[in-house]
Amino acid sequence: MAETTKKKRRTRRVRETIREETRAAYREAILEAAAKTFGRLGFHDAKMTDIAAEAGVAAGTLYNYFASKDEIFALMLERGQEYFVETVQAAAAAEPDPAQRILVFLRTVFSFLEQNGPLFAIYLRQGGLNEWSRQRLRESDNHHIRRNVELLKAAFAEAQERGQLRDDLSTEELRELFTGLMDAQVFAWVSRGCPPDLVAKAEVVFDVFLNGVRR
Amino acid sequence: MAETTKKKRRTRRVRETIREETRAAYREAILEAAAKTFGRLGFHDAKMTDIAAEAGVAAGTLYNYFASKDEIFALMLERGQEYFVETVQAAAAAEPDPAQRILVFLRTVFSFLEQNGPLFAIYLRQGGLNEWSRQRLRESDNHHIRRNVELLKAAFAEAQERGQLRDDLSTEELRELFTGLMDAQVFAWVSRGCPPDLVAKAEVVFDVFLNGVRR
Amino acid sequence: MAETTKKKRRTRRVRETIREETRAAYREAILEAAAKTFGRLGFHDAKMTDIAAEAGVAAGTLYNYFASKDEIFALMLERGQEYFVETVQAAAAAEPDPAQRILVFLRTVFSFLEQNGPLFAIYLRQGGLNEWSRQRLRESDNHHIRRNVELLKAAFAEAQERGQLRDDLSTEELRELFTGLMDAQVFAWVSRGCPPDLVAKAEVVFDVFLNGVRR
Amino acid sequence: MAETTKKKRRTRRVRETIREETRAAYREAILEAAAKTFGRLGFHDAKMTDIAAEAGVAAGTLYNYFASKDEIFALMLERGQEYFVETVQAAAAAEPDPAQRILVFLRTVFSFLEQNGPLFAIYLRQGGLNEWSRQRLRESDNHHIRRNVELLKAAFAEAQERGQLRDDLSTEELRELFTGLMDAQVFAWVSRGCPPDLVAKAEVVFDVFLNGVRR
DNA sequence: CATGAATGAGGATTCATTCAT
DNA sequence: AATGAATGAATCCTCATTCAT
Repeated sequence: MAETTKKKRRTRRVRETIREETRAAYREAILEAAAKTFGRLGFHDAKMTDIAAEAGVAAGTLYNYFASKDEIFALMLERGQEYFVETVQAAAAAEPDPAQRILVFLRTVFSFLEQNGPLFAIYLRQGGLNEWSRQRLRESDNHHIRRNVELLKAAFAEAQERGQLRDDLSTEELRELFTGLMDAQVFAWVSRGCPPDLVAKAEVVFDVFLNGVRR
Repeated sequence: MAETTKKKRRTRRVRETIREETRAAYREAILEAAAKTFGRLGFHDAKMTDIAAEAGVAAGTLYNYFASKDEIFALMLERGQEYFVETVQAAAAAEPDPAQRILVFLRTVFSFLEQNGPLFAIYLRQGGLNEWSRQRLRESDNHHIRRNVELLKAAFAEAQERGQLRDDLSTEELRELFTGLMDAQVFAWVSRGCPPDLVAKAEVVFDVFLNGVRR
Repeated sequence: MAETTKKKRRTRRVRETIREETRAAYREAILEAAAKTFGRLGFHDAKMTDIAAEAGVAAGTLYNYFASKDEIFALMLERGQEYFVETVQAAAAAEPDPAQRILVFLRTVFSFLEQNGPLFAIYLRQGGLNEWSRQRLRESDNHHIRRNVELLKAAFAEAQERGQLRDDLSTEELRELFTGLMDAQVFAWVSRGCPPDLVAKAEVVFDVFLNGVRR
Repeated sequence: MAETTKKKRRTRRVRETIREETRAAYREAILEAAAKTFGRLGFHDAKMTDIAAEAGVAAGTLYNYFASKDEIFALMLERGQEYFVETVQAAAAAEPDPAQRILVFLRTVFSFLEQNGPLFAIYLRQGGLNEWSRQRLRESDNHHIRRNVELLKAAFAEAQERGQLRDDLSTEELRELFTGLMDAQVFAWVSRGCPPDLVAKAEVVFDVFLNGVRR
């Protein structure tokens, strides 16, 4: 009897664990679908039905996992940013030479975008230019992106100390310039229809930037 | 009798001319209001009522001048781009030295934005990243912006000929790099809340760019 | 010119007055329709479409006059109560003899119900027995009904002073007893299908009550 | 072999009996939970999930015992009324003196309500005033309540024969008056928040009623 | 038979567009 | 031509019911 009870209990725990994992997988799948759909259509034109269809579930199911369209949007952004930042940090953070670190950063970003499609470009700029997007972003969303910002600024500071970069510009100013060069490539690439040539641009951007801001 | 008829006809023609002009003025005012409203709220969150209120008319009136919200959006973009491009061309096109022309271009763009507010930033990028915006833009919209693109490319080509710029990069690549640097400043400025310091950045961008791509 | 302007101004004011009145009439008509529909189907089963149909307008129109279904419900209750209380007060308040006042009260209530249909029975009891209804009622709603309560209690107190009623019961207790007798007739009448015989019951109720609580 | 088969058959029958009983117990528990939940929240705001939670089962389980929410509501009403009527009949039916019977009836009803909480007040009135509730009640639901009605009318008739009550009123009219007085106490008690003082009111109601309708 | 997630019909609400004044 | 209220299609969300495990 005790044996049986124990077994049952264990069984239940196992089942719950499985269910937990299934739930997590579902959430992931929905956020993935949301990313694709929002990326393709934007917030308003992406209907809950579209997201559900993309995820292969019924519209009502979305509400078993998330409270509202707004929540899905916010979490999808957060998730995407986290994944993006994680990938970039994993590749670049350990690089000892600051210039190399910047080059690796650039390559990783471009490679990531090439693989994950243009939809992730949305994470580069948090929501663009208008109040509309910002309303829908929670403050916390920025904190992932900020890690990339810090990585760059640290690299620039180090390079300045080593005398590799002009030091009449603040690290923030350098970052703005660098980001601009990088994003411009991304935007141009997106409007070319995302051909598989983005990574190849990394060298040029790196080259131009370093020339431009060399001491 | 014939006299009278002629007079009447002339009167009518005059009246029609006036009406034409009034109509044009109305259209302008509405597009102006639309620019402000779309710029502030984005396409979906800007309601027809908002635009009408901003223009000081009733919602129904908008439909006496335009067929739909989409048309207003498209024409407002076109109008804004035209104005923007006109301003920039007028300032920069006549400059004989290509480097100077680029610097003037940069200063004019920044000055224009500072004066017209962040809402015009929307014209820099034609609609951004997603289908959603592109759906709403007619092909023809690009043709204004293209004039600025051509101005830049011509300047770069000239500068290359004069040996002022490295020539292993195409003028299109140079333009992408340049636009990236410029846009990055704009985005950073917008997220700083559009303080009146954008024009001051023109020199730095110019400097970095020229260093970066010097032969 | 000044004449014309003045005329226009006056015209506008007149038009606005008319519009105000039209709006008020619409609001009335909608609340009237809401009363019928809610009375017939209850809060949840009365759909906005039903109310709109009853009022002879489209569903969307309701939202030009009221913010939500809940607001319509609340205001419809308030309006109904106000009308009901007003009618009763107008008839009974001036009656000098307390016993007569109670009789007139009773007759007026019954006559009102007979004319206005069973739907007004809802105002006798504010929402019934469960949290659900009470949630939807604003505190202020009670204040109309309270005027009727006060009228009754005053009459009972006066009758007690004159030695017409036993005085071992508080006026509140008397009111509860009286209201119970009255409501019971109403409920029975409603379940009989609202035949035109309610007013006739007034004498009996009055008689029984007075006998029951005679000193 | 025959022995074994018999045993098995018996075993199966026993098992089925147990299962039958288990099913019945489940049904009871669910109806009990439904009574609490409907009583607290009303039909629409009580969700199937709420009822299931109150019963300690999953939502799907409800459908192994009942066909729909409507059925649960109807059966819950019936069950509640049956229990209520049973209780009252058990206490009052045997009382020989009609006046005493009425007093005991009153005390039992009040005591029942005090113990079972306001949720049972719903059984006093079968669903209230609107189609909505009546739609959800099957005709048969009335038959329990009718037993109480009959008990009262019989008592009134007997009392009239004994010359204790005026006989210009039908027993139905007397019942309406009596029920009104009684219900009014209940409603007042419910709106006071169901304090434990209801039973104490029985004497007053009885007293007033008897005075009111004394021959 | 219990479970609880999936389903999708249904309803409140919004808002671009129409239209009577 | 201006107005602003009426319209109803479209959309988010709820929740009774179903069904695979």
